[in-house]
Amino acid sequence: MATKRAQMMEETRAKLIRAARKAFAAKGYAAASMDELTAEAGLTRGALYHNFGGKQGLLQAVVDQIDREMVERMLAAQDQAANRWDGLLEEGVAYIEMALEPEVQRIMLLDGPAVLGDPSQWPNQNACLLRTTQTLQALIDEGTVKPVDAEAAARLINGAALNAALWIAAADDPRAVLPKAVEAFRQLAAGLLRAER
Amino acid sequence: MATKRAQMMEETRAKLIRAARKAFAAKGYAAASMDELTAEAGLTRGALYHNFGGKQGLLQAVVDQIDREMVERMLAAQDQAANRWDGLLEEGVAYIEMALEPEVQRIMLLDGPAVLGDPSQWPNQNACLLRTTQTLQALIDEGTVKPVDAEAAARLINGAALNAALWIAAADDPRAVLPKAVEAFRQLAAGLLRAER
DNA sequence: CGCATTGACATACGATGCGTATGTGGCCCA
DNA sequence: TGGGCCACATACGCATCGTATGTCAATGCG
Repeated sequence: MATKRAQMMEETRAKLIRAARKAFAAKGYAAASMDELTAEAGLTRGALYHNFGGKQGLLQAVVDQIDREMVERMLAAQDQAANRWDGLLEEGVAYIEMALEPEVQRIMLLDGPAVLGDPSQWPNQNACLLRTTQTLQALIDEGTVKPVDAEAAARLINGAALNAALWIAAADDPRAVLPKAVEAFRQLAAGLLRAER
Repeated sequence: MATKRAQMMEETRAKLIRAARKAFAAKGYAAASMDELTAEAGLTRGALYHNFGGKQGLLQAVVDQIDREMVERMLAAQDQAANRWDGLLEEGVAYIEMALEPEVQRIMLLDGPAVLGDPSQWPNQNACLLRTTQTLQALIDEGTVKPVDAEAAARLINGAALNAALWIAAADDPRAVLPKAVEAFRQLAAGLLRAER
């Protein structure tokens, strides 16, 4: 079994990450105070610097955690699609829907890139994007999709979905624009298909 | 003629904006010191707070200025295209190329949204995006493009181009991936066309 | 089983940087 | 030409981050 100290350590990290997700999502990275954040978790800044090295390190940990959750949900969305192409579309739609959550939007789409730099450079290697790339490559191999560069296409698809989500989230009536965005997304993605269907 | 004081005022604003563009692009918004910034312009923070209200106000002014320049270049790109559809593509390509400049990338794509919020909410009303929407609407009206929501499509297109640019800029060899991104962009955009060409 | 050591976290300190309140010198108009 | 006003400089307080130091409990060894 894991030693008692290691258990406490993990619990501490979890508490900090939990508080950080809430604070970063609510106030944004810059405006979030480390003192308040750690106090909320029943700790002090000492624990923070010991476990994560600093404010950026904590953000990094939060980003990694959310990224893992996003991949999980994208996998689930893809699994319940009839074929691989629909799976790709469902991935995109799932991505759009996830980006509606303030936590994802603020942390992953706004502050994350601004503080940590381009997502593709993140240590976690942007698992989310990697998944889309792999799916696309498979579609190209099986002849469903035109022979374009898989990574390039994946990035464009992701970018399109991302902006769709940002748009929806900022709209007066998100529920109203969501179908419009999804429809436009499907049309756009169809451009990658090899032949008319 | 404009009074002398007004002239000096404009000159001061211009000097501050110039210094801000350099500092924000080089260090990022958060790391840019207002003291250094204003000193670089031969002024102090007093001038800053008088003219722009604060750090955010200065960023806003910088963003507006760059946004105007981007629209100008997109117009130029569109004008030298054979038809309206190619004009749209050229706009996209121009957008991608502009996003390769560190200034645009850092200020407009990373720090801008993070600090000022979603671009579509900016006072300047995101002239850049507005242009694409208008072009798309015209293409829909003339029957070239499928009858999708113009704004939705414009946002997706822009988002795709944006991410393409971010990818290119972060790549080890930007010159090598640029053509791949442009090609994928063209393929993707083709999904909006009404019929096969 | 008890003590020295390690390490997780708290506390204390210094530095930096933003925003605001107050001061001042030069331009405009009577 | 002199007083008011305005653009900008100076001075201050406050918040926050990072680091250096302290402390107490868990661990492992004799």
